[in-house]
Amino acid sequence: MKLLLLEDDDLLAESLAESLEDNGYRVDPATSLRVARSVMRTEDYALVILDLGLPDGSGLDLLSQWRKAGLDLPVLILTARDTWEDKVNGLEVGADDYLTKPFHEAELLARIKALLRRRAGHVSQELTLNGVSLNEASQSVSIDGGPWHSLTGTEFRLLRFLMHHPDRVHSKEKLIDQLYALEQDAAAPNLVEVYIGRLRRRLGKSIIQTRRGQGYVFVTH
Amino acid sequence: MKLLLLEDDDLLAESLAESLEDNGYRVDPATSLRVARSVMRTEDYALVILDLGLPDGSGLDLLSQWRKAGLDLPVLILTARDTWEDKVNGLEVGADDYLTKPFHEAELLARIKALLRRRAGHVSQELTLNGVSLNEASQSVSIDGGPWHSLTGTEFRLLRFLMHHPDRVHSKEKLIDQLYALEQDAAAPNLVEVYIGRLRRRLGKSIIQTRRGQGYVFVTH
DNA sequence: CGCTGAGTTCAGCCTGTTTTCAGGTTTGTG
DNA sequence: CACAAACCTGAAAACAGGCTGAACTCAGCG
Repeated sequence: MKLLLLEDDDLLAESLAESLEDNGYRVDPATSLRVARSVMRTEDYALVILDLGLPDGSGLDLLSQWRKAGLDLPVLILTARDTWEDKVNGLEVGADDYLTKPFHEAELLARIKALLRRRAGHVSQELTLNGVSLNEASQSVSIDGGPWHSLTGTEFRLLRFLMHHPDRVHSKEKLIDQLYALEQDAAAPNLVEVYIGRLRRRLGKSIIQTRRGQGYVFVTH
Repeated sequence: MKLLLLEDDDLLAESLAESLEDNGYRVDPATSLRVARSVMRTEDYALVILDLGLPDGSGLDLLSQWRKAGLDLPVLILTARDTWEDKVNGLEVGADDYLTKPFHEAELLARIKALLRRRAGHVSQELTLNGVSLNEASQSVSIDGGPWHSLTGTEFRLLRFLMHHPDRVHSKEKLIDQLYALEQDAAAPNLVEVYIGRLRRRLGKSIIQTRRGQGYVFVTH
């Protein structure tokens, strides 16, 4: 179980890391948004502990970007500011829990445990809709119980998003946003057309419909 | 569904307008109180997004004038100042919601949706009237529980407007206005006839009635 | 270093939507 | 009833947007 600890106060970070590791978690420490962003791209964490007051920007922005990108791992916010506004903001942006400094390590541990437990109950590895089965772990699809076909990363993310929000029209811009939220320069909308085309080659033409001028829908009815 | 966006930062206004239009709203931008006042006299908006820091005065004054005049359409205030005082002031003067910059577009969209829903008294994304169900997310209709039929952008916007204001006669000019916001070259009134015709083909003849010389009504009884 | 596969861009073709238009039909009025 | 105004409608032009094959980059790998 790997956690990402985003905290720029070295002293606090070290002490927290130690106590977390004592409790059986592996901890990667990061001290800036920049590092956090880059490390999140390659590593696979079970939970993020996020300090709001970071040298290069607000942790809230980072969190909101992650949420937009469809990243749904638990985030626990840690902050010195305990005003009502911050709290509400953090939770609205998509934090799962909120702890204000100073706090007791035991409390932090308890909350982390609770978050991980809650999450475990929710995880489903396979999503089937309209005969299309999507497997998270292997990043592959199967049509009507047929053989599994593995997808490339982008194909998979696009299909996963569409399947998690079926029967809704999603504009190309929104989809690009979902696929690339964490990157700086936005990709061309045409990319979506290309990937939709590839998915259709796999799933058959009719499952993802085009709404000309509006976007795309994964239809179930 | 037409919104008035009162924001003098061109860059922000443009980006907001784009994302709002992506979400199916028509947006009229205005950059000063003067323009807003004049445009409000003639146009019919479902909601106003109001920036407080405008070149020719405070948006709060405008809002308070509107409220005094009995205007009760939803107003969402957008502002850089996030002091508690401003917030209270805005809400006391009669704003329905308050968002401080910087904010995330998704949050703005969510709040707009909530305000419009609250106003219309709708709880869900689906509006059913007289056997006609209109689904926002999939931009489609179903008649008497039958199969869903997707609409083109213009068909959808027209039907949505009629269904949100049923049992009222809407002139062709007004409908054109709703469909095309303030775009310079107004479309011919005949366009409305064409689209009404297409909708009738889908919904059946009798649901949208013609009031010769006056306009069209979506009738519920 | 070449091979491979993923990601991306692009141009040209293709298709659906919007808009216009002309001719037919309905409706209200004197 | 005759007439004009208003409306309806099918067809087609104009337009915008989507699709697709091909080419290019780039990273990882033998």
